[in-house]
Amino acid sequence: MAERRYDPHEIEPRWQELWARERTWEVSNESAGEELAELSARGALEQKSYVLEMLPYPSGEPHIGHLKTYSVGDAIAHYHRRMGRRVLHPMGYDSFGLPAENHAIKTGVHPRVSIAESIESFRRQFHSWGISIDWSRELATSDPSYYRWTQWIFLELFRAGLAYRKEAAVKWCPKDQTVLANEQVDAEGRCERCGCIVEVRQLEQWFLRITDYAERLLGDLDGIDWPEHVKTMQRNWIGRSEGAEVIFRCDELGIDYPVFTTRPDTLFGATFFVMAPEHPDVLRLASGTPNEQAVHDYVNRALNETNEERGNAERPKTGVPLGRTVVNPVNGEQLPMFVADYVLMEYGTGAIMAVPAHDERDYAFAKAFELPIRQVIAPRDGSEVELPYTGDGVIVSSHPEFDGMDNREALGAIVAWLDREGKGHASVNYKLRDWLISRQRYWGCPIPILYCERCGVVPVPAGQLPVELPDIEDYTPKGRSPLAAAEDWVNTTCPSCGGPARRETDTMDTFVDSSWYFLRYCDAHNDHAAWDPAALHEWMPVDQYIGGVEHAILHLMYARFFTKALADLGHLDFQEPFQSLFTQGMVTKDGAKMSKSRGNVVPPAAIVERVGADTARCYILFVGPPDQDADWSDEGVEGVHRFLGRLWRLSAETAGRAGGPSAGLEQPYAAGGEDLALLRKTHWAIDKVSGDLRRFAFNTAIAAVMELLNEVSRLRESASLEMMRFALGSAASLLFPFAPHVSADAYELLTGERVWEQHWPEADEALLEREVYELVCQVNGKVRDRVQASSGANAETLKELCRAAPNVRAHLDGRELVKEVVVPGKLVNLVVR
RNA sequence: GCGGCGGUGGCGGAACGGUAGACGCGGGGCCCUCAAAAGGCCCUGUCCGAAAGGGUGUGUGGGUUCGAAUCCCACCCGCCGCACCA
Repeated sequence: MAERRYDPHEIEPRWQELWARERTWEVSNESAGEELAELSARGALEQKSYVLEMLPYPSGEPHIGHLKTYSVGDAIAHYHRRMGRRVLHPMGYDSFGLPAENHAIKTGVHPRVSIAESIESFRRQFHSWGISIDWSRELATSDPSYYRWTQWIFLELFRAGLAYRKEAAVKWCPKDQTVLANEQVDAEGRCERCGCIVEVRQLEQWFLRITDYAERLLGDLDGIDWPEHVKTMQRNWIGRSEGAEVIFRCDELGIDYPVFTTRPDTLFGATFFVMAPEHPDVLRLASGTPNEQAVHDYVNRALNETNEERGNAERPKTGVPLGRTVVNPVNGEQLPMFVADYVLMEYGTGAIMAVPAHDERDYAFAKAFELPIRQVIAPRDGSEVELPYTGDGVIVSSHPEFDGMDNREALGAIVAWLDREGKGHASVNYKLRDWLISRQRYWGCPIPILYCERCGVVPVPAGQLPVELPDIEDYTPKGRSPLAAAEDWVNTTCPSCGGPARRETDTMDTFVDSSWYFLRYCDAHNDHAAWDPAALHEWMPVDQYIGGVEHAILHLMYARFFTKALADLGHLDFQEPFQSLFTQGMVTKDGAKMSKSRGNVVPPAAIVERVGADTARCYILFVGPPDQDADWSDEGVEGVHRFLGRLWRLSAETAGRAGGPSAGLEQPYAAGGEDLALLRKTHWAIDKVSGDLRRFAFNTAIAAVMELLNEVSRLRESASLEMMRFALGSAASLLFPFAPHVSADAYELLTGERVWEQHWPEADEALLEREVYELVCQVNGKVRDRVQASSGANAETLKELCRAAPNVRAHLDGRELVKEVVVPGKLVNLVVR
């Protein structure tokens, strides 16, 4: 017969059309209905699996990172399906947000229009990659049918007191003209998005009370199967510290100033007191003192500084005395007060007790201002130490009651004393801040709140949702939301008194939209509620979540917070949204991140065009462990393409020789020889790929199928046709999660059946064992020979075999045998002197 | 500074404490062909050797072990978080 060539451009669309036509990857919620009880009674209820990749932000076209994420997720989804589980594998778009809005400002094209185009492009490409998505549940966060429920959730949080409004110093991006969350400002004080230096402004803002959940967000990390480094990042971000709140009183003004400290054991070493420039009392304290003007100037300067300047711990300490004192509650000493920018308003109470002998920053400040330094902790061995000394030891020069005590014990004792005296108490502090969700932007979910002159802040009644985003002419931000210009929309009537009211014109941070989308997929078309609890009960939590590490903190923290808050409000019956998390590495080109400016972008569409989706997907998984960064190589792609071509050609050829497909894939009997060798190799591959899939080692899984194919190729002349068919069919079956089209095609050519309808193959333990194997013979740990040994041989026999091996004898010659180590099935090591 | 991850051929990467370098790329040789493309077969860490074989080899230096890329200690380098958090 004529030789046929592997043609992905013919094969791939053919299967994609079939899957689309038959809606192969759709799953219903039926088992949540009456059937459930019946099925479960019969024990016939299939186990569910919710496999989810982070939803894409639809901007332009998908990039290679998307290809990697969905290749990983699809492999897992397919594997779970073929292990007999009902798999939910949906897709949606995170379609609100700045890129579309900035594009609109530049081109005048409405974000709704440009987003629709991008979504279409993403959808088309996902189809062309053959990702097994349940398209019936597709959603976009900017669709009113979705954000209606984002608003509903906001109102639920509002009712529960978890959404609140307050004036706050906020990070403001002068270029994007919007408020940013703390998390969106980098260490240098630059806007995460545009890179310009962020300013500070005072504005009334909406916050979500995520800090109420700090303890649970921290504690519940222990129960979920996430990469350790992601958990660590979350723990650091929450930043829990145990210590005490201690009250320092300013007698002159009669005001108590609590401070948070992790080291109440050093209280007797406090020699001064420092407040953050943002502290609301700083100006009042200085007023009427000779330092009033100096304090005023210092505060002004500090507030105008960028985080970049202020955040630098290296620079010399600056500050100004306030001209007042506070009382140290443990010894009644008057401590001078200062304002200094090394104290942060956003942590603790915005004021600190300074213990220069035992804190590096306080030490630097004391040195710069020639303040007293009093050592109150000394090393246990009585040795002299250089100050500041931040280690543990014994209490000295403090109080007879505590002197000589271990400082860690004294810590508790001092807190207990403070508590008794009403001057302090044990306390826990977190770095985590409440989540600022207000954005002075157009393209976001409107906050469903009205301001009425008579009734004040009024939530929009649920029946009036969604508060739809009106069309406007000018998206340019001018320090307030562009929505403020839509007068017809802004001015409305108060639902409670009927009087005039104005709408909130800020929109929500897009992280709000993506904090609950995984819930909506479970019941994507529900018009009466955000979801039917039965649907969530059926699918949640997500069994396997997949995405980039860049979301390790924000998105994952927010989604966990939403889940817990909604559970507390009685809407969910689970505490964690993502049971298991996999974070995939970046795809680089020539070792560098792909970017337009570098000109090293490899668009997936171009690769698919050249070699097909199967090759692209397979290569990206083959190039290295998927959790690590991988460098794209055009030559490497060719290697995978050749491999897929070989699989297909050998399958077509074998099917041709057999006169067409036979029904199914029966394992033929192999008496011995090449047939048995090929059968064993096949079972080895089944075993290897199954194990590798469970541990996300897709690179070695694909390598194993390559090995199997190499073996098929080597034995093609000598093995029986039936064994060839079995080996190739198994190879196609094992490769299906990574390269679905060519695998489905090869499988059909060989068997006439649909590979995705077949249960995942199982390795036969008996065939994994070998009758004979190559025994490695070592002398003093060095390999000197290899001999054939039978699997049943006992230790004595193995030792004898080893001693008899020709090259071993040469190395044994005339030397004393001290020890013999036998590792059955592997090696014998003879130790000689 | 703190926390995490990593360092293996020319390259990407494999290796439950047990044959280091699977698989792929690149390179070399050969077959098929009038020629090419496509495909197929063989070799490929390094040094000595015609070969058999031997030495050497997983960032550096020690240690544990019959045996270490793997475990322990110290150090060097790289990447990623966090960072004046009291």
